Amino acid sequence: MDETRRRATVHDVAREAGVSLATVDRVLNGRPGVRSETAEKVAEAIKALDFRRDLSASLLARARDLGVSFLIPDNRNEFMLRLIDAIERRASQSKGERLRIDTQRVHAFDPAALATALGALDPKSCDCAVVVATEDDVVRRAIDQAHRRGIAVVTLVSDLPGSARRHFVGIDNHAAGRTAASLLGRFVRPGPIGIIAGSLSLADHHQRREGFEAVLKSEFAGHEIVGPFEGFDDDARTEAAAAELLSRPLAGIYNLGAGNDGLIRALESSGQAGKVRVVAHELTAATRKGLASGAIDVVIDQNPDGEIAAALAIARSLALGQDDGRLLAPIEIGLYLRDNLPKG
Amino acid sequence: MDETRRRATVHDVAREAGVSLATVDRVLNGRPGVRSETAEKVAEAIKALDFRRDLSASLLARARDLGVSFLIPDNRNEFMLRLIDAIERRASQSKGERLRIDTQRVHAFDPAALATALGALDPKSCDCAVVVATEDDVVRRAIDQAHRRGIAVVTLVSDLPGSARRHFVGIDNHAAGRTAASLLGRFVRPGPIGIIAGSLSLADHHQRREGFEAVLKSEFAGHEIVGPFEGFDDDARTEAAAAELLSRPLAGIYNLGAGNDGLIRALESSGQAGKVRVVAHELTAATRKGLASGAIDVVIDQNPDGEIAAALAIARSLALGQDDGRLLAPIEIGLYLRDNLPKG
DNA sequence: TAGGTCATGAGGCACGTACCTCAAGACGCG
DNA sequence: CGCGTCTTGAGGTACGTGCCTCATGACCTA
Repeated sequence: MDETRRRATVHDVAREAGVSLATVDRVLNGRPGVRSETAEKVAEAIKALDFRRDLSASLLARARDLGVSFLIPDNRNEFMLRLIDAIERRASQSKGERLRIDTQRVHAFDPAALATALGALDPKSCDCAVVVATEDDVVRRAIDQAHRRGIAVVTLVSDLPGSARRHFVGIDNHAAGRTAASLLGRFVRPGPIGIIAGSLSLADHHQRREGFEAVLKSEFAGHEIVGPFEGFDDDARTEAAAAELLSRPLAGIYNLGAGNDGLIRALESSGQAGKVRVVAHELTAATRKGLASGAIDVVIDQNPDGEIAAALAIARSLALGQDDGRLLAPIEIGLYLRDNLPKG
Repeated sequence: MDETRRRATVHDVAREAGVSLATVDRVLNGRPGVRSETAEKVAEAIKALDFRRDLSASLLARARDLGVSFLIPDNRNEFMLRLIDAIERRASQSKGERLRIDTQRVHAFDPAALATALGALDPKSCDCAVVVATEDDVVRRAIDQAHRRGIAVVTLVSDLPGSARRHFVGIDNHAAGRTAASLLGRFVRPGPIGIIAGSLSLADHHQRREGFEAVLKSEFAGHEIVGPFEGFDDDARTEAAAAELLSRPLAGIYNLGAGNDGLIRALESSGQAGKVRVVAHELTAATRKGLASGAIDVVIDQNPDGEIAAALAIARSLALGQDDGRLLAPIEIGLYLRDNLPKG
């Protein structure tokens, strides 16, 4: 109740540590020219006073805004477009928050291109890079080097463990697959269920499939899995895969990749729309249409807006040297039926 | 690309409007002593330059932090406890963000108590009040008066249209009910489905029931609705209601209120746990237990953390005189199965 | 005309941090 | 000894806004 004690400032820290303001500043901002012994004293004073740098003052004082660069794959994936949208919404919203957001499209599935883009970032203007990582050692090394140059790196959507990335922002794809199985298992009576993936060499798709098969086998025995077929996140090829599946009796379909326009076409032209239970991924124009018509029953979504917001919050923390990622709520898996669609 | 033009400041506005800094300040902060004609000039300059007050500087300059008071009902409802938790988490997290969060418990279902609490808020230390509103004209008037005294009011969880509340933060309860029906309709073959409500006189419970019945009747004909029974958000009474329902053949249950511990007990003692499909509300210890054991299939959640975050974001906007609620993402309805439970 | 109120301008201090310069002292080394 | 390098201190300005005081007119009214 009696919150009379004001928050500690750098002045208090200097006094407590018995050093000058300049030295505290050097420690706080990682500038050179401080003996480790002295730095230790400052660190102790900071802990003793529970000092936390004032965000408002800090952002005000730094001449330039906080620079965050997003490196997003340039394929025409519906989901990537939603990510870009989310970034732009936040960018326009954050004019007053001393954030300078910068988006670059990088050639998709091209580790060398991503590494080059990372290397081209200038630490003078970029405090934090948010990247959709590709599994490759070239990328891993580029992240490590960016980190050494003073650019904090955060992975988005797909992670890259073993690199110097400071955080990962994204959903648990294994859980997403389990959830799909849990729903389809309850929706349909025992029978064949088809799986369509984008590409089985993508880490997230692989994880979804694993989770799906694990739950279906352990909890809904009697359901037979057909596939997975690969649709390569492409409408035409997904349509072909779905048509192939639908040529035989089928109780349900789980499309864990993109290409949902094709899936819906296959469902409609086979006359099975609304009869076969369907779970798909990502809220897009295509899946919204499918939900509305009844062709798709449930959409599993990873909430790009939430991911971007989380990435920016982390970027801010990292730039100010307070790595408090644990405080951040994890990205939750969104489930949408026709009845709880957000207006977006 | 060439973002060379820096953001406009109050100085720029003053120059553009041909007035002094002091006058711009008077307009911006609603201080008296400005002819409406002059205020108009300033407003035009603000629009012409797309000026937005710098949040960091603004928070820094005001001696006191932004004061937000939460007025939360004091009943032992699981959900209210989660709300309190969420507020406290945010409060400790926001030490560095110039926020002073203050929570008061108000006697539940007591309009007079809520009105008194609103009247007792001091505009000197409280910029924004966030209240779980009770439907009553006494409350409506108290909100209007708080607004006149310079305290912005935001309603949380349950709204109060017709009052001077600036925003409502919460989910669409009608959609929540529709979603429950959409799930249960797919889960079970046509048969009797029981409804348990907290109290039918609560606006949100009423809306959930309406949405549920509408969808079940229009899309899943053949399902018969039994009830609603009232459980008064109480474990014992909910258990009794559920036991009564389970004494006859039943395909599913929708509990749109609290008291889920009682519901689970009734399911278990009747031997129907895992056989009857169950949809309940709010992620709590009770519903998590039910999900884990299989007694509950799906939990519909309104995400208290998200609601608190949204309320605070709105409070900040309102306090700075920029009512940009449209930029805010709506509170989404969360759906949880055993398989996509957040760690929380 | 004197006294009053009102609208506006001018200027300054404060908030807490970032970042800069200059100087002083410590220490090592040839 | 004199030189260079490293560490530290002292002090300043700047960021953009909030809030305060004081002065200067303009205008109204008795």
